[in-house]
Amino acid sequence: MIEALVNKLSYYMTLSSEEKQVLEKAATRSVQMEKGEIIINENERPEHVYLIEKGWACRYKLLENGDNHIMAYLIPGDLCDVHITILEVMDHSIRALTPVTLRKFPADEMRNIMENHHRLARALFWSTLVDEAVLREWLVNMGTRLAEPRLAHVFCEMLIRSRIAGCAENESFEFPLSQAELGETMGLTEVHTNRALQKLRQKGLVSLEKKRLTILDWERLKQLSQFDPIYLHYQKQSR
Amino acid sequence: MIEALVNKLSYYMTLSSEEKQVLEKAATRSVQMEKGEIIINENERPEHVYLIEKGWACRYKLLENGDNHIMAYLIPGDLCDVHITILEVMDHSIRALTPVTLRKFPADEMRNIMENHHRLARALFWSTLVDEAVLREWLVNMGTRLAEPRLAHVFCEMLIRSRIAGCAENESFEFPLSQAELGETMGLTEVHTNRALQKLRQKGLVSLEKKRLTILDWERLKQLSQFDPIYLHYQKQSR
DNA sequence: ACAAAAAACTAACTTAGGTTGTAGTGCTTA
DNA sequence: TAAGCACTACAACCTAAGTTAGTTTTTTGT
Repeated sequence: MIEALVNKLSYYMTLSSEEKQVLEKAATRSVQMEKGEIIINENERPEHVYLIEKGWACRYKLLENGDNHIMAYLIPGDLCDVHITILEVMDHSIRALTPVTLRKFPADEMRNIMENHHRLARALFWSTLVDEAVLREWLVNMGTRLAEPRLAHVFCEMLIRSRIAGCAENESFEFPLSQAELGETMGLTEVHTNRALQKLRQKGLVSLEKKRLTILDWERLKQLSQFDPIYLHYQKQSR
Repeated sequence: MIEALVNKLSYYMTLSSEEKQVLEKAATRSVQMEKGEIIINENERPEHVYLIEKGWACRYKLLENGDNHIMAYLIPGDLCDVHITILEVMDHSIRALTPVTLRKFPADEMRNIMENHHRLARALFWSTLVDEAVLREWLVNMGTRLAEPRLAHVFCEMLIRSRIAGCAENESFEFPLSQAELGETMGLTEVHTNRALQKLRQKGLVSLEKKRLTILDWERLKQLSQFDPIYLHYQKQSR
């Protein structure tokens, strides 16, 4: 099922059951990938748009000096590169952070949706614009916040996004990253990421154990990180 | 004239003179704006797509605590938000960094181009995907590089982009930012930005005076910053 | 051509974050 | 049931970047 995607898109528009069918039929069967496996590699030209059904993946760039930077998390309901056919090659890679279940939309199916299903096309487009907004917010997060509020901001965002995908229970959700991976996304070392996490724990703002994150004090966490969810654009449109 | 835009798009596809006409006619007359003026404000819903003809502008976010972060530079040939009609409100603002000449494309004209001029639509789409790739690269730049190579990377990128827009003469181009503004884009203070700039000068890599930047040693600058222009996707397509 | 205001530059000192190293705590898998 | 490995935790020390507070230079407006 493409449930997480439908969940997410429903924050933008309500899809008819016919539209859901179109999506369902356009995708291949589920494919499994293992933790650490590369889903799309830099310089490649992908033939499919991938949908994450289960698990987490990430966009990342590996630099010559060995530095590795994570630029985005992909969680259930997220799509990789809806508009792959426009650019010749990928300028970064995507890999599984956990075991992942994927479905693939062949480029032709995608083109068909874009041309013959305007509402769906619009909804998918919306999701890519939100991805871009998230990217901007991450840039601001790195550019303006110290380690502790920076980490807090990541936690706030991922709670909301997990909820939107239907993967959260109240204040609690799967957060399957190692501290090293967290550091790679925030431009911090593993050690300093740990220091920041300890502080958030000491203050009683979050609990993170066995890959499950619980937000213990949403208001204070939000305030500490100056989190403002506007950039996620998930308010149901008023039109 | 929409010259800088046509210049830029020509790196993706050669436009027919008819297609150039379509663009030319779709836009309003040139509008002037002063340095510091806000072109689009957060929370607004813009009615037009703006094209920068002359001068520099930036996307930025102003945080509650007064921090200000620049997330993108817009130079001649760059468009602001081709797909404005999809999202309800802007999650950031755009302002002029210098006196700027703009042209506006009304949303309806844009829609017309998207629906009836597929090649143009594709080319405009390409330009937004490149903008996104630049954003990702900036994230990596902030996350992985120290001040000096980080600044060097900004210089490398802007030389190439200025060339693509037709605004550079060999190794030299207009670079109208104050050091404070440069710092705001790299997540550094004015003071530290100055330190980094001094080093690049001492090493004989760049010269920056009277708002004009000259790259004195491209190879070393490129190497220092590990600049790899792939992400600008400007190689003429092989198809 | 001049004064006023920005912007650029410099230095001294503080702090956030990086580095290295070590120890402990689970998980696997054999 | 132990060996091995990935991850977490934490301490000591080091360095890049922030802060504050100046001075000098360049731009701008009249």
